[in-house]
Amino acid sequence: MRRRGPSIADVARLAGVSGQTVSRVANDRPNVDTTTRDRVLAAMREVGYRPNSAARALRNGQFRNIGVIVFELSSFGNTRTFNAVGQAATAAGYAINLIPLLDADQGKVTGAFTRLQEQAVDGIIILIEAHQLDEAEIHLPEGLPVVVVDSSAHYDYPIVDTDQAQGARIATEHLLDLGHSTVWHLGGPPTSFAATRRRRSWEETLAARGCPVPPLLVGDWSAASGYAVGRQLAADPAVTAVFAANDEMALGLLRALHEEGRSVPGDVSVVGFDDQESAAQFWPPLTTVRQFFPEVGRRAVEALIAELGAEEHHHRPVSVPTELVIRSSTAPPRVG
Amino acid sequence: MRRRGPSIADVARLAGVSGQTVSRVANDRPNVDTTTRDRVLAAMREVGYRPNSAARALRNGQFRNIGVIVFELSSFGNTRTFNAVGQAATAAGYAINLIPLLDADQGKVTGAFTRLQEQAVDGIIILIEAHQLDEAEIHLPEGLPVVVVDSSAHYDYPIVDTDQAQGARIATEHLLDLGHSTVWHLGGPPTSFAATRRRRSWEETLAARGCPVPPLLVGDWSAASGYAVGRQLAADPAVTAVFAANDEMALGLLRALHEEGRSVPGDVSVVGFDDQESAAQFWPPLTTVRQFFPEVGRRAVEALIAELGAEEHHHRPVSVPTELVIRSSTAPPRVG
DNA sequence: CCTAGACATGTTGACGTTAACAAGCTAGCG
DNA sequence: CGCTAGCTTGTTAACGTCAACATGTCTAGG
Repeated sequence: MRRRGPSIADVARLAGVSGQTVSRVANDRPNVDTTTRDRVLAAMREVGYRPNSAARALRNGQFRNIGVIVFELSSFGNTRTFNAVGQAATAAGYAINLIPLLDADQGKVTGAFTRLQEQAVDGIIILIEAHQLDEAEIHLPEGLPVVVVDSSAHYDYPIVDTDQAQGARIATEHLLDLGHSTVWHLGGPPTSFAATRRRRSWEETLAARGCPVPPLLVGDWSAASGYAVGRQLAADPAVTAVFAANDEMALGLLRALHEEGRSVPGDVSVVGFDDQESAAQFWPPLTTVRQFFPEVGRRAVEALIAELGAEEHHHRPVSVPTELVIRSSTAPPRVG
Repeated sequence: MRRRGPSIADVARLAGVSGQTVSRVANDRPNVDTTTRDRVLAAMREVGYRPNSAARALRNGQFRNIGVIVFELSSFGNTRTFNAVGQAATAAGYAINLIPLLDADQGKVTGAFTRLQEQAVDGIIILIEAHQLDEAEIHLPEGLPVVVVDSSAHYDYPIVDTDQAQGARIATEHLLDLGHSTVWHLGGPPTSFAATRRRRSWEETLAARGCPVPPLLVGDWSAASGYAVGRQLAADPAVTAVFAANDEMALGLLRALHEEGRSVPGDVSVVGFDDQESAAQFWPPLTTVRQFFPEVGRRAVEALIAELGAEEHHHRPVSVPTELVIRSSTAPPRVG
């Protein structure tokens, strides 16, 4: 069994001062004599004092703790955002509490649910598609500040997200500008708002340019699904330009095209979305839409802390723009 | 400012019972009359009661909280392990506290340090190369149970890790068994114990088979570094088999070989390490060593909880074996 | 020499929860 | 009818910290 660690009282006894003085030293307050401070510091070191954050949280009514709800950390975007949130929170003096939603077979709800039912966090950042919360039958406690990192506009929480629409637009326009007569789209799962946003923006961009809108192709974000769809696409010589909704699917697509002997970008141009580190090392190096995850994470934490501090808010959605990174997987269509 | 939520006292007042009875209901204790229980439950619902975990932690001297120290979540392995630890901890009723080590320019030490200086976690799982803790000048508080997920044997904490040596051995042997006269190695950074383990095992395996040991090639885990090294390798016709210390570097290596017109696996066979999801979609699909991250995470949490419970331990390192996944990037060498 | 004010230090109580103990009630049994 | 056993419910105190207030000490200025 764990024994309790030394408390303020132990330090106070050793240093021959009151607990309050120890508290003042621990919190770096002024109004403590230098000699006393040194004595207390020495005593702290001797007994190995560490403030008990539970007592602090109880006293202050704040946990300095942000809960992050996430389905799983497998996907690139989630991971990057989570990491960024962690960095930003730490820099702001908050700790991160991971609230993973377990798989159905492990009792989907329980984990996050029990955790949320307790007061242990000051606020929550939701990194999953918000509507999945409903499916999982998770009710967020009222009065707990929440920020959603997802472009769903259906929730009246503050929202921070990459500008999906702008990203899909510049990807599509890049291909059209190269001279392709239209652009095919390998979309993400329809349950994802990000995927839906990208798809809709792709459609709108084509429509605005007066280009025909080819049938939508659907994957599930995985490279394997990109490959599966790619096998079909590769057989169709009419396809000269594809915009994949993420880099992973683009990777599978590239493989399928290689297998079918279709050259990239000679026969087919491919654009991805994310700009994951390795996209520059795909074969050929992938032209893609770069997301600025650290910025998204930073803004999300910022928004939550703002929410924590004040009484009333008119929260305006924060949209972080993307940037097109042109590499070697796109080129003008072969003539004729 | 955040107002404090309703407490046991509020519920008790509304239900017309004592606080203790509310506590009993909240903790699902027996010895509460059904009628009373229902009344309390109703009152809880009405006021929106959520137990205050800080008060609980203070009372019980336990946080049900595991701190995870991690450098950054960018690398595939770290992420997967972190995710697995999160799932396992949640299943065991523990929450995860992320303790990111910030970059040098943000004040490397501070974040994790202050967090660790507070009692807020019952134990710690270290996901970084343990020796980096020294570099960051982080001192783990004494008496705090620690589990290290890293094969460094230099620390007397319980250790859980993938069996790096076995993984590197089966990778090397696979290539030799195909008939290659020797195997080149694209290693990870020398600061990494995992990289060192893999390298040493590669050397030993070659030596055991009486094969010459080619000069070591060094990358930094990134696909870009794999590409850089690959450019040199590709120029050397003597190279017919390469074992890369992770899949990312293998990806860069593949690109370099494609660029030089060396066919894979015709001219050069390549094996990776990790089996990240997309490895099956590389071009060509990558033969690689699969790590079982969920298992590693599960065992790490298990080890930590054991550590938490008992007084004294003789901790034996836990080694999780790997598995070779044969795909299309390896073949016998061209004859002649 | 006296007093106001600045500063150092101490005392008290409350944050919300629950273990330990105490008290009250009912049922069963000789 | 009296006594005990078993159950429900209540009271008290303590976990560690720190704001608020109280007290004590020293210095400067009239």
